[in-house]
Amino acid sequence: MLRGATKISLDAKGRMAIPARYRDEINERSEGRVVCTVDLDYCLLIYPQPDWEDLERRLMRLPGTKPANRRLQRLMVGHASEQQMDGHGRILIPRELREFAGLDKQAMLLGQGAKFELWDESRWNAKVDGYLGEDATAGDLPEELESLLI
Amino acid sequence: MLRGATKISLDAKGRMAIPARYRDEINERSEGRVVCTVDLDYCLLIYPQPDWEDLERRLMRLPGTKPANRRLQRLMVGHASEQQMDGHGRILIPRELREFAGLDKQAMLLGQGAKFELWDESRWNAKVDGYLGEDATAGDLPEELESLLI
DNA sequence: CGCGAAGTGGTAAAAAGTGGGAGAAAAGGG
DNA sequence: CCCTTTTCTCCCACTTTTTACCACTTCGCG
Repeated sequence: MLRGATKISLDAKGRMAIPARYRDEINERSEGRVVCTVDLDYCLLIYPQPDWEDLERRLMRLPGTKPANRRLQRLMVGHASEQQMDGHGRILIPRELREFAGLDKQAMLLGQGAKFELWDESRWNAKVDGYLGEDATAGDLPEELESLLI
Repeated sequence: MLRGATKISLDAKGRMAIPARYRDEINERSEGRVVCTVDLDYCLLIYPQPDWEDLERRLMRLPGTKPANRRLQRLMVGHASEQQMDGHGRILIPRELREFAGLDKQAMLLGQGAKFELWDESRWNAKVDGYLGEDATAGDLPEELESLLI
């Protein structure tokens, strides 16, 4: 289970070092292979390769005649890029994906269960500000959430 | 399984280099032969030759009496053009198809399972903006999609 | 304070992408 | 029917990008 936030930097070639504490898990799960693609919120998603394969299979089985399905197929499968960690635990984020997510040097990597999210740092900060600016007090949460916050 | 986005350019003769990472797969599948045709949203589709043959056979079996069938038969089969990769992994996009898709120099190639989609770059960017401008939060997705995004 | 691990940046060789040219085939006009 | 002009195709050469490898710095822990 991937969790936690790490501030990381991309080098001039667009490489990103996976924080060391995740590497063993990724190596076990997929021998260092991950798949990077886009999310609907202008960030990137990074999946261990088998988890991605599974999601992709289910995505491409959906009928492409429905616009909502096509949108996801084009965005997610259309941007998916397989990468292999190098000897130093780094992966390359392809130029097309860096441009999509507005990634420059400073980024934030979030563990999210089966996957990571990778955000441009300033976009992430803006997102957090937005989240906290909303009426975020527990009293306004839907009941299903409230009952779950113990 | 074809996946991923690549920014590519067409040269003055209308040739396009298939990104190297796909070439082995195409050579294995069809000895470098692909079929290029049109899609209903103003982009081009590129199939490994056997996959196209299969699709074409099924398309032409549909009764041509129904207008919806005839439309697809005329557009897709009517524009299909077989091409062979040259020694440098390039294929020629015929003038008629370039004009159909508004292709000039800069283009975007998307892997989409069994096929590629080839977009004029600015049309693709506009499409992405449209896709992300829609109510793109996960909460608004159809349930069948939501359950699949892990 | 020293050692090891992790992060960062650079270099060089190889591969991929790009452009151009010559010859062949096709089209069009006299 | 033949000659001219254009288009197409195949091949070669150059430039750029990619990728694998190496070296140095920084950080954390003992």
